[in-house]
Amino acid sequence: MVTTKQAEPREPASQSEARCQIVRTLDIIGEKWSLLIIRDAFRGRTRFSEFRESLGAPSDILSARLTKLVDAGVLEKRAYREPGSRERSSYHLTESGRGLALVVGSLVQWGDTYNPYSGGKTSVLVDAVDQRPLSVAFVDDEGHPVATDEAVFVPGPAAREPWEPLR
Amino acid sequence: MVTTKQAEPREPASQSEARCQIVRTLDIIGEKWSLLIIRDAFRGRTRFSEFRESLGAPSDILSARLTKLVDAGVLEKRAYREPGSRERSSYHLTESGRGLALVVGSLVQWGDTYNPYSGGKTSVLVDAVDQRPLSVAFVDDEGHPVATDEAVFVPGPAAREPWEPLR
DNA sequence: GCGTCTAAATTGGAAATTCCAAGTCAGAAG
DNA sequence: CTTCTGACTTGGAATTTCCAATTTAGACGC
Repeated sequence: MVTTKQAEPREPASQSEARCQIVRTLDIIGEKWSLLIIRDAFRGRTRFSEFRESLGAPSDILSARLTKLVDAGVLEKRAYREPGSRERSSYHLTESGRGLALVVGSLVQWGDTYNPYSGGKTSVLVDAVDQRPLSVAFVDDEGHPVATDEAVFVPGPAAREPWEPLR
Repeated sequence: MVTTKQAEPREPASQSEARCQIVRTLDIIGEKWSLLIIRDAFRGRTRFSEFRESLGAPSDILSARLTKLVDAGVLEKRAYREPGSRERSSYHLTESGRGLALVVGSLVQWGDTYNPYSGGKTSVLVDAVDQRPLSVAFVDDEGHPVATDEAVFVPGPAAREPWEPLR
């Protein structure tokens, strides 16, 4: 039970309305285990027990994270029934969740590039159709790749104070 | 004080040797505040006091994170001297740290796409040369963009067990 | 010397989060 | 009605984060 705070209207798990996109995003996927759950979801895992075994995360935390990701619209809860068993829940990436492929992909790519594991890669990104290797990159509005060091973050309309773009 | 462990040869802060690239990456940038420090670094902030004021993070945590990011090779510690002041430290993205632009960019893009803030974007990604807007995307080995839902993660050589690629 | 100033930490203790082991719940099978 | 099993809860310990107060180390004036 989640300690029913007295008073406190409490919307249905409202997301943070932080100005910064990164803060809002990390409020959803930034806690311990969340991104690993999502990684596992991209590997086709869907059940509580699969996540539990693969991650080794505490079951109460896993439960809380799955609920949070469902509330945030990243995962979707479905029912399944194994023959001879009662109905249970499974968790599937939503459209929004599949959108995190770029986040997961860039984390994987950074790890491969700057902190490679001597034994090789556990996970490789390929085209679903022809299996050719893919990478994550910046592209301009015409779909042409742009070198990483040519991209800069500049203040948008919601910025409270300007900053000097790096480089 | 950081409890000087007796003995313990101590390599230069050995990273986790986890098989999974995401685990290795999150071991470096997955703790609270780390990615926001890096975001700020991309906004040109370099000093302890700048990070402190901009983030509102506790100073002990900020100190610990900066040290960890320096040890991990993401940030680099430099000395600067304000006229009439003693020498102090500033923190700058290394090559490895600048490589995190894709991670930060994909987090920003996901926030914009799936959890937009009513007031607009705080941060926009543009080409440093001609200021045209950029996005983060999957590209094949010839530099052609590939639709997000066409990318899948498949087991690499270091995978301990195979999995069904999603979709 | 001595006291003051300031940015960058460090420290002690409270609060929140995570971990772990054990327990509950709900249907299915016997 | 007893057992089994996957999906959670629960209580309490361990760890991490938070907060306020303090320390540190040079620069400055005296």
